[in-house]
Amino acid sequence: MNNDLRSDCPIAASLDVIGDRWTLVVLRDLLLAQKVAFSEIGSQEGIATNILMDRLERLTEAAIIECYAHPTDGRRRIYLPTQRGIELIPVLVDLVVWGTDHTAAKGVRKIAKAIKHDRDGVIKKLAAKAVECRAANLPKA
Amino acid sequence: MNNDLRSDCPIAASLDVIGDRWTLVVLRDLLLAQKVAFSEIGSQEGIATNILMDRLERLTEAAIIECYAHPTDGRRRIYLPTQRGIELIPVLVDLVVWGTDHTAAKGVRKIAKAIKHDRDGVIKKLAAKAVECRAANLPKA
DNA sequence: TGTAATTAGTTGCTTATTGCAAGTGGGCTG
DNA sequence: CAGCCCACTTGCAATAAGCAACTAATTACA
Repeated sequence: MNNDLRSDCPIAASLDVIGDRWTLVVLRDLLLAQKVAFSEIGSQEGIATNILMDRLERLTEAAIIECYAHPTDGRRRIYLPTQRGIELIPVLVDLVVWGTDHTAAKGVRKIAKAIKHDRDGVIKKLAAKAVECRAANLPKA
Repeated sequence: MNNDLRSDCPIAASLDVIGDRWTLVVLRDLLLAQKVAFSEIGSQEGIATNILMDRLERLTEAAIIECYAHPTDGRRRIYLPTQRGIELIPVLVDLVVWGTDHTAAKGVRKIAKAIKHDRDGVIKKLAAKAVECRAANLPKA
């Protein structure tokens, strides 16, 4: 882990890793939508492939995700979140609520409502799903 | 509220407002550290004044903060979070926890621990403090 | 009252990042 | 084996970040 921080503040340090317009969109697809393929990630927003590549590399370097070869199709690669990535689910969940309340994007209003009603339960469920997805796609050792 | 969104996803829409390396650092100072003056905000990380100015303008435009004249010192201005800004406290709080656990920044380890122990209580307390700070600094109508 | 110090904000310039579009190359598929 | 897929790569123009010096208004103090 590098030690050239802007300050000793964990918020600033976190933003050095995930603080941009795309990283959390990528993680949303990996963590909440169980997308694993390059071509699926960020496709909803039309992310440029070079930006996507850059973010996947940075996230891999930060041990937030990992990259594997597809078991049968040699063209494909599989991107999976690590435990460190899974622990970012709370941040994503909060952004769903804030974004639903304070921006024009209302795409998952029901989910926002569910989060408000039982945040811990929703996070637990999402984390379990992410762990399961990871296990299902991880190449057998 | 503008309607040219990247997608209907509230996460993506939120990131269009607060998704960069500096915005949440600015909000951290306004929301959690009760800083109100231009020269205090982001000073810990040495933010450039033009970047700070830009972020304060964007946040004001997004109605996340408001800008007032200082009651006695004509040189100063006061920046205060709105309710919309206060509702971002949960995001900051989650970043404190994640950043403390997964980056080299350990500046507020005790607070991270307190959040893990009683997240809702900590958020409630911080929000109350922010509301109080706002009321104390708001020019009397 | 005049001079220096504060505070907020601006400008000019350089470097880094983003976004778009087109291209490459290994690997499947019919 | 021809063509398509999928994951990348490259080149280039536009945008944003970062640095440092500068302005303008106000205040504090000798």
